Amino acid sequence: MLHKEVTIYDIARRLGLSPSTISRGLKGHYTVSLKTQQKIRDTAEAMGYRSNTFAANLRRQRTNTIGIIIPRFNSYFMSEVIAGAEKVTNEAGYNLIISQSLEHVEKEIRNVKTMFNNRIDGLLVSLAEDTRDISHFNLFLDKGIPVLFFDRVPPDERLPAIVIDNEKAGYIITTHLIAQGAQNIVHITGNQLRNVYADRLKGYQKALAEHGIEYRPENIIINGLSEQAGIQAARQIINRGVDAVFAANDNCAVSCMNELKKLGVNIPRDMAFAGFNNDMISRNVDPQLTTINYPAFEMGEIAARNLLEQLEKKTGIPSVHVILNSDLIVRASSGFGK
Amino acid sequence: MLHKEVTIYDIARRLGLSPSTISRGLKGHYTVSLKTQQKIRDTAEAMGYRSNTFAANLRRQRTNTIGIIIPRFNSYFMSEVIAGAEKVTNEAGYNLIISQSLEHVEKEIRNVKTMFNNRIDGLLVSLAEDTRDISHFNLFLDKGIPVLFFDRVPPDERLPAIVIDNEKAGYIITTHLIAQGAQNIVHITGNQLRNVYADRLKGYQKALAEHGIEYRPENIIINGLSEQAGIQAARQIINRGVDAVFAANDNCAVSCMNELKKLGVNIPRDMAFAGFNNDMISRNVDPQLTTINYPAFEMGEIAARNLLEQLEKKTGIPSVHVILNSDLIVRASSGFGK
DNA sequence: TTGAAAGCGTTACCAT
DNA sequence: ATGGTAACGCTTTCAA
Repeated sequence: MLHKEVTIYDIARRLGLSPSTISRGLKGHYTVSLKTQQKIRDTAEAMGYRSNTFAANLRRQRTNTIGIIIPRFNSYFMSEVIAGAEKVTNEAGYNLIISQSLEHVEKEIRNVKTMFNNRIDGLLVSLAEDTRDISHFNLFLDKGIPVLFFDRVPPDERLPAIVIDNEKAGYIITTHLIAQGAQNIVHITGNQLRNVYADRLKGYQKALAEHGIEYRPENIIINGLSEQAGIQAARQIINRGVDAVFAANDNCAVSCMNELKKLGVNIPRDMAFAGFNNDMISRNVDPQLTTINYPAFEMGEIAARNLLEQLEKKTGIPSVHVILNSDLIVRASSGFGK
Repeated sequence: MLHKEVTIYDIARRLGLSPSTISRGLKGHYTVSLKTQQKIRDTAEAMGYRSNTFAANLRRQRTNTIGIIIPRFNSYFMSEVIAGAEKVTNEAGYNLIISQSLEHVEKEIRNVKTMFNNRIDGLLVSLAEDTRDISHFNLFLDKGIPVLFFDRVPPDERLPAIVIDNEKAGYIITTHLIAQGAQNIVHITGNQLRNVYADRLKGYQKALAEHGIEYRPENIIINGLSEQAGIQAARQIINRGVDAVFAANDNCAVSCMNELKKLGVNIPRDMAFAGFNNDMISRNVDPQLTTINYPAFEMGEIAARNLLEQLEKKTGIPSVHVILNSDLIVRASSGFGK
């Protein structure tokens, strides 16, 4: 049943040309006359030819493929990051292979190895929640293959990265809560290994300090930022005189807020709320959630573009450190208009 | 800077063995003594060897890779489907390559072609919203490469597919609304090319018929089921004596419901609401949304497992048609407890 | 403008 | 238990 694959040799024989000419003709090399090129393409089409990527990659010693590893395929944010990266890579004639770590470093390591064996030309990464040691990326770095981090990046500032200013965003959102009258603000955040969470906490602390509000360690709740975690956090928060909550993502903020409402807390009168990400859910809860918006598609585009630049330059490891803008979006949950 | 790659020839030379033995030793072939195997693996490791997938694929004429094409990486549902498929494929020693069509058939076609050129051994697909003609999959089918559809599948029932019973789910949810007292139910749905939407509509119609309620075409709103579309739908629904809305996904249900609330409609007193998918958002709106839950991880597992079975059997095109269960989850939006 | 031929790194058949 | 060797299908240098 399975037909034998058509190769450039078959086309060559049919046309009375050499395989080299076919190879060149197929990719429009200038030494092949346009008429011959057309003839070659037509017969290739007619014979059902498809180029063999493996043979080509084997011979050329590169794959024209870049990889991207993200924590999870579960948000509009990630879908947009990938769409942005795909747009850029495709336009440049590269393929993109994609995988999710599901927030576990073990899976991240396996993904890295697979991509390494697939000999991708470059790698984009947003780290899993629990990744501490990042030596698995040395596989690439040791060979001079560029690795570019985005959003969740390693602590080492010298590594190439595309981020937003999380400290600033945390500072702005906390300052906003203080301006609304909050004095006892709980911050719910994630694993402090991740810059996105550690920096937002720093911003929170800075805002408190600037307004002469005492920093209380018991006001920091570190959890997995999941829907469940938000519900649990609500139970820790209630009846403690807390007047505002800033959670490091919208999902957790929303589930926590709803649980508190269920327990009789009035938002924002008794307690103001803020999240992070501007997910769809933030606009559709009651009251609507104050949050930080950040540019996903653009982040993907910029990350991919930077990586490709390094690839073209062949100048080894990139050294970019791009900081994108983010904006505070004020909504009813933080007492807007109260 | 770039070190030359280590090949099995280098290992062979170092060990005074032949390349064939190295090749066999590396994959634990039984004809190689365990002692030699260990020696081979150790030296490979020490020399920084990595196997060359391209050479292997070229030689073996298969890739041990399967592809998956989905509409978008933006829901927990999809993240779980992929995780399920990955679990199964990885355990079987296959790689999974993943891409999103972003709901456009043009992108879907490009994805199919890329996967075809990457010579995947099998393909899993959930169709884009606007895919009408599915002849782009003939690329695979003509070569006897199995293609298995899941969730959003083509109309032709003979094609292998993994689905839930959407008609039944639509019927159950509509019946539930009727039982709550609804008589004038609007159904918001998506492109009728997609079984998931067409079948839910059929279920809706069947439920009306069984309860002697007249089917009114003007009660069917077909749109993109997006957040925006939900908001627009709200404006069409209001002041028309509508007493219930069943939307074919939670996102659209939620944004529509919220817009109606904003326009002064009381949910569920004036109008009952139901969605579809059991997304996180459905549990976190006010009132909580009645919806249909369906098994994502399991769907990915089953789809992948079926595809792999076909691959092993080499019996050409699979002919499965699996129907998974789904459940109605009743919440306050449909008047529970009123 | 075209052709010949070497080689990319494996695997698998056939020997030994 | 191990070795020799011919493919796999393409690209690219050199030659014509």
